[in-house]
Amino acid sequence: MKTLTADANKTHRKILKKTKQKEAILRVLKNTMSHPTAAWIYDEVRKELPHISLGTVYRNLRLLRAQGEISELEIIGDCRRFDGDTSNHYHGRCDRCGQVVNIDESMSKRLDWGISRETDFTISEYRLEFHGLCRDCRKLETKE
Amino acid sequence: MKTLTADANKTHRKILKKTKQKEAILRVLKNTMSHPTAAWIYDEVRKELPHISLGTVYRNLRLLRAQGEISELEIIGDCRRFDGDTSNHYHGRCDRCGQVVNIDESMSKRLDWGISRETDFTISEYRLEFHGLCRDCRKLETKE
DNA sequence: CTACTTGCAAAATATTTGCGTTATT
DNA sequence: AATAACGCAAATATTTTGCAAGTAG
Repeated sequence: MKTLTADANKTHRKILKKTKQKEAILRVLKNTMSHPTAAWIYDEVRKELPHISLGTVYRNLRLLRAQGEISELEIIGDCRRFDGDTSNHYHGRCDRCGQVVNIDESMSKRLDWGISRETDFTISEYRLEFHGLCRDCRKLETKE
Repeated sequence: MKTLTADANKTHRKILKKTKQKEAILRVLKNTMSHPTAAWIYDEVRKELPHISLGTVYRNLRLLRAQGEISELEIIGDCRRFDGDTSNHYHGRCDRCGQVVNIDESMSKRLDWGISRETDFTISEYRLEFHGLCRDCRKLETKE
C-alpha cells in the first residue's frame, strides 16, 4: 500500500539553507499584527531588499509554513493571509471593514472538547474564527 | 459621517429574478455533501444546462451567498469551497487527503461562549474548523 | 417595457514554476 | 563542489467584468 505523502516526509529531507530573503520575510511577519497578504509582505521586504521577487516570497511563505514557523489564516477573501504568531489564538473578522483582529488567548483555555473521543475524527488542531463587528465599526453601526 | 456599505444595503434593493441557472446551482449545492468548488459546481450544472458559463456560476454563487442561501468555507487551499447547508455546523479537514467532513451538529450545543460580553468584539457568527485525520486516513497512519 | 441575468470573451488577480545564475553549507 | 535558493519571466489557476442579447416580472 502506497502512502506517498508520508514517505516523502520520511525519506531524504531537504537541508534548508538560511538566506537573507527568508530571514527578512520571517522578521516582517513576526513584527506585524496585521495578518498580511503575500503582496503586502513583498512590498514590506522590498524596502530592505529591493531586488527580491514575489516568487521568492511565495516560495518562502510555503517553506516557513511547512516548518510551522508561520501559519496561514482561513479567511474568505481575495487572497491568503499569513500570521507570524503560531500560538493557539483565534481571529475575529469585522463584517464591515474586513479587519482581522486577535481574540484574547485566555479564551483558548476554555476549549477542551474531547471531541476526538466522541467522533471519528482525530483532531490535531482547531481554528476558530468569529465574525462580527470590531469596536470602531460597532460605534458606526449604533450611530446610524 | 458616510457609511457607504450600510447605505447601499438600505437604499433601493435590487429585485432578484428567478432563473433556471440559479435554481440549478442551488439544487446541486443542496444535494451534495462534498463542499465543492465553483469549477465542480460548473461541471455538475452543465450536465443539465450545457451552455451555462462559468461566469454565471460565480455570479450566482455570490448572489446566493449574499442572500444567506449558501455559505462559503474558510478552507486553506487552491480555491474557494461552498456549502449548501447553512446551519451552524463545523468542519473537519483531513491533513492527509484534504477531505472536508462535517462535524456532528450536536457539538454546536456546547458552544456558548458569551465572548461578546467579555471582549470588544460583537459576534454574529463563528466558524470552527478542526484539522486532523479522518477515519480512513487514521487507519493508514497506524498501519505504517 | 424595464432592468436583472446570461453567455462569451477578455481582463484582472493570485499563485506557481522553469531556468539559468547566485549563494550557502 | 553540491545543491538549495534566487530573480526573472512565463505559465497557471481562479475570479471578475464589459457588453450585446435574452428573459423574468
